[in-house]
Amino acid sequence: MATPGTRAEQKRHTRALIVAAGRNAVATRGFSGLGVREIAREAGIVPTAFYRHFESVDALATEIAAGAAEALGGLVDDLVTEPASDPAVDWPGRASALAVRDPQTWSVLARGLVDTTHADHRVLSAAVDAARRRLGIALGRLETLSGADGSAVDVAADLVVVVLLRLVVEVAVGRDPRAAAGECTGRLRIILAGAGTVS
Amino acid sequence: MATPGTRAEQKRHTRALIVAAGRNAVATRGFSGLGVREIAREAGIVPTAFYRHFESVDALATEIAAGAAEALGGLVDDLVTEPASDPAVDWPGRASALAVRDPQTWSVLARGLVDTTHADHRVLSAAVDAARRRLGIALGRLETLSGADGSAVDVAADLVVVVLLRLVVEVAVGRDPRAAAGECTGRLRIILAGAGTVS
DNA sequence: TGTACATCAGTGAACGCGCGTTCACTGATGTAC
DNA sequence: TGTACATCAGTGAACGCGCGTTCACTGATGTAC
Repeated sequence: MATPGTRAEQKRHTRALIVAAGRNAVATRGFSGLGVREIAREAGIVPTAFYRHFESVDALATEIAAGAAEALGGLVDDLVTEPASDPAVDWPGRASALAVRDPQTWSVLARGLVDTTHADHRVLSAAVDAARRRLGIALGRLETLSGADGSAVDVAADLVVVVLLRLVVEVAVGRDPRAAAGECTGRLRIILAGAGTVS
Repeated sequence: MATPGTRAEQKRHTRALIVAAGRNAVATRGFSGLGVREIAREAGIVPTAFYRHFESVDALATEIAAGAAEALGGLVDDLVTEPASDPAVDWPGRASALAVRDPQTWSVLARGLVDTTHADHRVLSAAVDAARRRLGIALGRLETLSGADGSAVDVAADLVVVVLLRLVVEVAVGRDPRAAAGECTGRLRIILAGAGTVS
């Protein structure tokens, strides 16, 4: 902090400030609210210095979208890798913990998913598709769903992803993480119970 | 059509063209994509003539948002008023029929719900809250949920609204209405079955 | 019915503004000898 | 270690552009007598 660091380190630092400011802007005003002047102000540089780090505003938008897609992948990694004694409780708990740690990213994800005209929409909806498939496999392995119909498990996976995304977005927007996770648990219980009974 | 009509009729007609063009713009590019010049072009008038009908672009945005909120109320009216032998089938059928008839409005609703910074966000999220409450009451009256816990019914109502909104938005964006309604039915079956089993 | 006047939807030029981006520059950091 | 040169992150003026909005206007429609 006190030491200025090498030129390369400084550049990396400024670049990170730009990305953080951009993520913040997208989170609050959407991808169309991404502006060079505001980002530069927040990063402590002059607007034109932005172009020492990115070719254009669109390039920054692409990097921000890729980061959100990657974060979703990481969340799913966390959910399916660590064993869960009760997914309806454990999954919301882990998801809200991640959302508390890095709120901006999940708002970015929400913005990009709904902005179907934005160039980087595809990478985000693809990430959601991947999450759906991976959680579907994880759900199929649950004891409570071992006798369930395969297509019912797929539908349940779809609903689980929707409900978890809503949780992280709500927490990212500032809702109380415990309350939001609790509500999410209630939703997951109904979904998982329903999937187990549908023939 | 052939007859020009009175001046008042002409004005009403032009105004309707403006609102339709505006709805179209919001549906495809969001509220921030609402532009006087584009709307005027689509309505067949010069940009400045827009101000003979609306005080500002924001005033048009407010009217468009109010229309979307009203449409959601109308959809819920339709669902809870007409008796349904099987809501999991009937509700998606009616919802997708409405979405086919007026696609723009539902895309507007989706845009406004996610754009939390937009001034007219509140009226839309309030409309969704109202829909949730009304569908909750309707669900509580179903035979299959007569023995269910009250809070489980509330959670189910919440999920039902999410799932129905997703249906109308997907149909509005151009998905095959039958396929989308079918998927929605699958989701509703799981939700309703789950709500019935949770103690 | 004919004339004189009022209304007002639509026109077209113009405004101030903020946008993304370019360009020649400065001066501290890095490198070669 | 000291000097000469190269690099390049950050600067500040300037660009063309599209935005929302204003204003004085035109000319067809509506109204009063």
